[in-house]
Amino acid sequence: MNNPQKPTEAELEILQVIWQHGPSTVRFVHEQLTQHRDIGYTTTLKNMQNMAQKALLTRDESAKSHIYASNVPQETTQKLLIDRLLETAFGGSAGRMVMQALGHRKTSKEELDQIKALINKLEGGNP
Amino acid sequence: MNNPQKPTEAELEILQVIWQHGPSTVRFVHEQLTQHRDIGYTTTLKNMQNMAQKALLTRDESAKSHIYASNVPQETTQKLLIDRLLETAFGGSAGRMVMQALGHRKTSKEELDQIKALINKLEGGNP
DNA sequence: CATTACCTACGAAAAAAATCGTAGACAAAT
DNA sequence: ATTTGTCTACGATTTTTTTCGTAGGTAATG
Repeated sequence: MNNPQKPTEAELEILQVIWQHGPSTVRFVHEQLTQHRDIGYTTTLKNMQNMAQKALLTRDESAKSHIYASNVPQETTQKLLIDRLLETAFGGSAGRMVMQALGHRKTSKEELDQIKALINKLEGGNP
Repeated sequence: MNNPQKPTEAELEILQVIWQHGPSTVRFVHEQLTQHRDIGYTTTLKNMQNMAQKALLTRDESAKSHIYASNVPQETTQKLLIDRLLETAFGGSAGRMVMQALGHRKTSKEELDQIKALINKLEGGNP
């Protein structure tokens, strides 16, 4: 029954803020968003209302300013998006995608080591 | 002057086919697409015409059936999309994205080894 | 108590993306 | 020669996504 809902780009921006800062008011989310681009307050409001509608967010109406919380796990959503990108742009090959992602970008040694460890685990223990 | 053009989802599907099979007719691309989902021929045609318009594709009109070729490098486009996903869903961390991509998915040992090799190179030679 | 400030609700418009129908051209098949 | 099949061109429609304007309410300010 868990129908995975695909968030749009604008919705993702909002989720991003909430994932990062926890349950938030429209005002707060909007202030974060307007640091990147220029949109009206009611736009953010409407989007978040829609997301509550779609059950991407829940909201607490007890206070005057409603407080919205994420209703979709960050991991699940990320996986969904990766899957989509994998299909549409990489023909399904996670390997090629990872190579691309790592290749042209600075990633910290810690993260690289973490990935290496993961790979070793995936390969069945033997480094 | 190289203005990176953002392909839509439908356009990506088409690019995917052309990247994989090389320059193609509308008919061929359409046949590939309809293996996944159900759309009309003129839809594919229109999309490819639009893409030629936007310079995502070039076309050779010398034959009756025009032949479309990609005008954007696969790598560049993939990078563009990864960057976007990285920003919108992973807060910019390539490492976390890669972990996600590898974690819940089967990837061949060959690819994993390739990635490990890349990481070693990135880390500066010493495994 | 009047004015200002800040909210939500809601509908509607604008913009972007995707889909399709119809028409005309041309060649192959009958 | 007529029919049939396959193209492209092009406009229009539909669907999805994003954006905003307006109205109504409640709290805070003076």
